[in-house]
Amino acid sequence: MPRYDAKRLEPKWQAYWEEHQTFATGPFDPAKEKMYVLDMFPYPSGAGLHVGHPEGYTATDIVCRYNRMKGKQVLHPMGWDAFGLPAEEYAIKTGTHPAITTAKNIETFKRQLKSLGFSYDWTRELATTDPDYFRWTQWIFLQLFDTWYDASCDWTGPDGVQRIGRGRPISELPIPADVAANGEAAVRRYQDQQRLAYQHEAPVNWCPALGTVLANEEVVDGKSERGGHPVERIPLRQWLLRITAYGDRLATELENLNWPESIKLMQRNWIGRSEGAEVDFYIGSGEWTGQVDAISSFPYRGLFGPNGITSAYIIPEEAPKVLHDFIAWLKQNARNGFRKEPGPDVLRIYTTRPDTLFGVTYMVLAPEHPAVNRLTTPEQRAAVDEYRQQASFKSDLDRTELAKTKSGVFTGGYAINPVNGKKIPVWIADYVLISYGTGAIMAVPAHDTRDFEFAKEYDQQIIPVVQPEDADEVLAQLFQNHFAQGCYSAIRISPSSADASVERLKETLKGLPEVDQLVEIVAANDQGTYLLVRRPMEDAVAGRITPPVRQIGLDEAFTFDGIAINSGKYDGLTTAEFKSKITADLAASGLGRKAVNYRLRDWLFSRQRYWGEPFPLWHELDVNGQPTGLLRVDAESALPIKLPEMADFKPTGTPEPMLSKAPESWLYKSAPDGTKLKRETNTMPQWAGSCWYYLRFVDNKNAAAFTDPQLEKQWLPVDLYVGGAEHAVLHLLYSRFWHKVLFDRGHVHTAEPFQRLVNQGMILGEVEFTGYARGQGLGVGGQGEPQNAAAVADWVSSAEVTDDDDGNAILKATGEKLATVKLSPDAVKKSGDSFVLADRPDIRIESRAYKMSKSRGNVINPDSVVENYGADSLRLYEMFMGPLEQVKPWSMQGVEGVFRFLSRVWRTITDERADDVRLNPAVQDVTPDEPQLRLLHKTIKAVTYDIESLGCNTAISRLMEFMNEATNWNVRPVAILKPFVLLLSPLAPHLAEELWQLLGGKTTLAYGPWPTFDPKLVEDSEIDVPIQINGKLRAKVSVPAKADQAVVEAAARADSLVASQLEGKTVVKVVYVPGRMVNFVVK
RNA sequence: GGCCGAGUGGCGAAAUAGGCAGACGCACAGGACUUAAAAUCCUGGGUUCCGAAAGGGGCGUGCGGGUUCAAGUCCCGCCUCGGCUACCA
Repeated sequence: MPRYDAKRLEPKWQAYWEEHQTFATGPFDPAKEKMYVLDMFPYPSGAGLHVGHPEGYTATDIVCRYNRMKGKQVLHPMGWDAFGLPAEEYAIKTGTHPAITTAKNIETFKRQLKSLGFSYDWTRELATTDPDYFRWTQWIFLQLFDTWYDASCDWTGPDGVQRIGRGRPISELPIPADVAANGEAAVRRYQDQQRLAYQHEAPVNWCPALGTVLANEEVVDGKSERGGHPVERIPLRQWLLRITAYGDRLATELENLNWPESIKLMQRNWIGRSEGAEVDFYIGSGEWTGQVDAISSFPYRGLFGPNGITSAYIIPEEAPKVLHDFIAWLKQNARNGFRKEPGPDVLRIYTTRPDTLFGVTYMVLAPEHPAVNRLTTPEQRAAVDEYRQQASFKSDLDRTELAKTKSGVFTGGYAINPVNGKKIPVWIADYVLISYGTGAIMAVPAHDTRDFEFAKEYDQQIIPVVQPEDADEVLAQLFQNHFAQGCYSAIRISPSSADASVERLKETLKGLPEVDQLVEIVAANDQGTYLLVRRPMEDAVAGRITPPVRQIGLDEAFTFDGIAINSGKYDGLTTAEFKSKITADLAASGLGRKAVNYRLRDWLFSRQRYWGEPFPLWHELDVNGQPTGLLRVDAESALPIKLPEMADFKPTGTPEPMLSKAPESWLYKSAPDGTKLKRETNTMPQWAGSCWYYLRFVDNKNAAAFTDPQLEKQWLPVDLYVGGAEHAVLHLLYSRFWHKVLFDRGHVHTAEPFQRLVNQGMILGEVEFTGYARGQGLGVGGQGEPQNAAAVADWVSSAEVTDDDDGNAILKATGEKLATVKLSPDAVKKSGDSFVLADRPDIRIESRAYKMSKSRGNVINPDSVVENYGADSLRLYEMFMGPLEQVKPWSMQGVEGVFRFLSRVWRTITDERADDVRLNPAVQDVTPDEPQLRLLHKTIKAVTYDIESLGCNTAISRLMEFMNEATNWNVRPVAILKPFVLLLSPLAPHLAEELWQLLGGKTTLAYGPWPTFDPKLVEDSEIDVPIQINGKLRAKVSVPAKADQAVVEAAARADSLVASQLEGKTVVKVVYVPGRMVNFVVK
């Protein structure tokens, strides 16, 4: 009695496919359409495959099988991202070489993947740890090392797209004459600074527990992404990749990719391109800081006055020396333009809001900023030093935790605002980061949230310079009423401000230079409190009070665009106009320029671990064995540079790389010219190998090149790439970066590697139910109720009950245990947004699915699913759960459901009562009748559409609907069942192959052909048309499919119910959508 | 705090271009087969009201408005949940 036996079928067909090399990609055939379908290759962890892996893998497998049957040539490879920390951690614990652990894990993964029947071309398998593979990873690194980014290069790539900016060979880098004059070593040093792979001493994320430095992307909340160990910031010489050079192209070239918009957006945010301006604030030469206190204010007014940069408003004999210097500086800038590098006499800031320059009330430097020393006055020295000391010890975690209150210290020094000559105090604070922009900011508390918080904390002045465009009519009216009496401004304070804040604002206003004397409350309504302010007459004369109204929020900064106020001749401009105007003015006077900044940092590319690719680099040593800072590269022929054998895998415990413990023979050599060389001892991060693996799959055996150029042209780009969204900004950005470098250097022909990207959603554990017994009379001590957790347990028999910290009884049961504790749906009742026990409304039941995790014990092992139900059931279930992109909880009962469906398919086609596997007697070679044909063709149409759009869940329900019908047929025509089996085959390939064979198939069905449908058979001849009256469904009438409005309307009116509803009413209008519905609009 | 996404039966979900809400599956209930169980097959169901029943009416896609002959779908305003991000000037 052969029942559906997946355990028999599946190994049989897996062996068949392997033996016949069914899925090996043949030689490329230019006549056929190609399709490159890629899964994100897994890291082969010791835990083995997780049910999350087969989700994406099944989806791509279905796409591949479908397209093979459609006659396309499909490339569908699999490999292993095998370098990485866990294998090394294991080596530290047990002494087992990471290579051994890795090989073992790969074996497990491969066995598991094969047991699921994926149609990978295993001849293309690769692991990033193979010397044949990482040889080319090292080779690509050398390409990066050999490349500089020419930002002004205007060129057209092989894809026909014109671009500005290109990676070019370092040999083409122009050497400035003064560098060349200093000899060969100077030239080499200059080149080294320009390469895409370069060394840099910088504060890095050092993780003592892991014994390594981590990339920004690998640090989450001040802890390591892997393991959650604390991370400190220490300065260290590191290798960096200049990904920022490609920031623009990485952002703009996302445009034409068929990727989820959310991922594109995440990448754009990560790159974080912002446009703004750099502006120089004058801080003077040496004696400046000493003299500053003597200057209370400058008689200098307005740089951009009617005469341009002049001293028109300055009375030189009244000005101290520093003012003369400042004026000289202004004139010099006007002559020479904006300097490339800021000199020691200026503080260069970056801002996206140059329109708020008139609202600057203080400046902030990052604690590490080089100008801090110069600006610090003797009185402030101790405080500044202490603050800097603290900041340097702070890990990112500390900085995050302290983010709630801003901290900072006054340096004692001042700068001069170039637009209005105001004296601006300079502070240091760790909310300003040395690594972004220029490491210095101008603070505009009125219009920046962070500056606002800081200003509140340290009592800095707040000057509003932007007001909302839609100024209240109330305020406009107020101004109208009072303007005649003098020069007034009205100010609105948001209603949530406390009285104390209003008082404080009044005080602040009185302190402002542009407020004359009068400050009073003139009105208050639910929009806020209105203050009327009288301003100096000269402001009015100068036409400076153009807009009648302005708003100050004492509670918050106004960060939006609006209309300029308090900004001299710029008053009245919109934010956008202001920005472009002042940027141009600054540029013209040499005080600033347009600038672009990126949130993206250069990619920290070195790790101090063992299990990674060694760098193909050497450091030159001098006669004393000390590094000279000059580098040599390995010849291509010397690659791969393999890892040395090590006596032990213990980290050095210092930031010194593991490989510094390597044998001398590996570490040192002499160059042919006699120079002593020491190997670079860092290794590459795990991302390196995954950056280009899709290129190697195309030609994984090539010993002469990373991939054959011809094959690369034929197969790339990847047409469909499926993987988890967790790689949205790491792997996917790094990979695109490398690809673009290879593109610029002429090694690949497309600018982007992955044309279409789909993210699979996470699979959560089974839904868990938790009951909370609480409220009156329950919990501990209630009257006539369970007195404690044990009593509740007794009451709901066999539920697992614990007490939580608050003394509430918590009862827990998993989905399956639910029935045993009698929490059937009848026992549970909806109450508001949650559920309660039906007869005990005081016991709340909550259901929730959690991430699968070892600690929660809700991990589903795919092996056990295959063991109990078979691979086809696992595949089918994972696809049937819901849309691929969605997060969804696992359900073992759901697996059972699809297993039942497959069993039903088996029973419908085979004879379960026979002793051997044979066709069901109902399956006969007869001519199908019309309803059967119609059902088949509708199913073909629907399933084809669904698979094309990756909607496997609905494809499966179509097949189920088909089966529900087909099982009822007494005679089941072979001509109907064969196409059905083909439709099923991408989803459940093992069962389909077996049935195909039974139905007379001679070879595998893997190459189809995919069934096509007859449009005539898809359309019904007779259809039910819903009849609505005033948009409400009242009846359905059956009419011929092609019936015109008159016929359908007549049929509708003939319906007794419709007729009775229309009785005595006027039909105003009849809406008829052919074949879909009729709507009578009546009065 | 910022950005993105999602809210539809007891549950996973479907509804392809604004046109029959709840396909398909799970769970549940009733029945058939069986000594019994498992397996299998059949039947049922959003909710509520009227009715003995057949049948019929009302209400229903997070909440409140709007557009439309017609809204799960489009627009405006909220609420809740999830993801990403977090001093990026």
